[in-house]
Amino acid sequence: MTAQRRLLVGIIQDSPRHLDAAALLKIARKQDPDIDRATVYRTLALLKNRGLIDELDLMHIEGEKHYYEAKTNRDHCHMACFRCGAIMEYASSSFEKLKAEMVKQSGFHIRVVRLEVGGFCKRCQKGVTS
Amino acid sequence: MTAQRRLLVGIIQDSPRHLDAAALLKIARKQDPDIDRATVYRTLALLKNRGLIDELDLMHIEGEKHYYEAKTNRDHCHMACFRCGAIMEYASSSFEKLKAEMVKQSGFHIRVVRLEVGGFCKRCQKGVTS
DNA sequence: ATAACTGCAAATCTTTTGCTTACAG
DNA sequence: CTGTAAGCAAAAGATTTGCAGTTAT
Repeated sequence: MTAQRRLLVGIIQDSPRHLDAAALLKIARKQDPDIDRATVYRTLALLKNRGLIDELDLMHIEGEKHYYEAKTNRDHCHMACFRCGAIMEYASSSFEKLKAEMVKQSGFHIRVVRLEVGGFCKRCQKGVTS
Repeated sequence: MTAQRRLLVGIIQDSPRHLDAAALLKIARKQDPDIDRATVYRTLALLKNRGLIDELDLMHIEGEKHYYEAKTNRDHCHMACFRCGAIMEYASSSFEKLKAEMVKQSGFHIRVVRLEVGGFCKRCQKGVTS
């Protein structure tokens, strides 16, 4: 693994929020001003294929870009608030059960799971028509 | 609702497979050769906002485009095979339970749910290394 | 009239690719 | 050596937008 890739991985792991490619590039450039967009995208593709990161859309709340996060031991759902833009995560044994059931009933071999929810968070529900 | 919109809605409802904007446009043009790409996108946005259709990514198995399907009474998961490209749907009471649990525990008001799974279907698993 | 819808062309945004040079095993 | 990685610039693909003309209420 090259220094640039280590840098990118480190940034993704340390980030408290989900980063898109552009944000990741911007942060990376503080450490290595010469790093290129293409390197970021190539590294993201590589990490994704190796199963080290997950790719998210976050319900396209903010354009068509993708967001990334380091793979966690437990799959979790992302809930995106259409009003305030907050992203909440949710993991539960029910989710694990559902996955197990899917595998059992369909024989599908799961490699990646993405469960995303769009709606309104608790705080934003007041005054929301629908 | 205009004639063009009705046409587009009809195509989405009748399609056995998930259509992307380009495919939808192509089909629509058989009936109305003058319909424009922009109209398709504008209509899709409108239908999505009204909750009449769901937008899917199908794990980006085939590029970054989006796919659409008429909203069904029951939310379901899409499983996409990385090898053969097959898309399988999966609905179950466990999924409903999970959603109910999420609502209860987080107070989030769910408007849209998207559960997508990538991996290998039963038939494609033979000979797959990882 | 007034507001919503459409076609057209151009623009925008994100992501990918070809090519050449630089580096690592 | 030989393969992989990186920078750069250009391309590609999907979606959006401004504007002017059209249709519907």
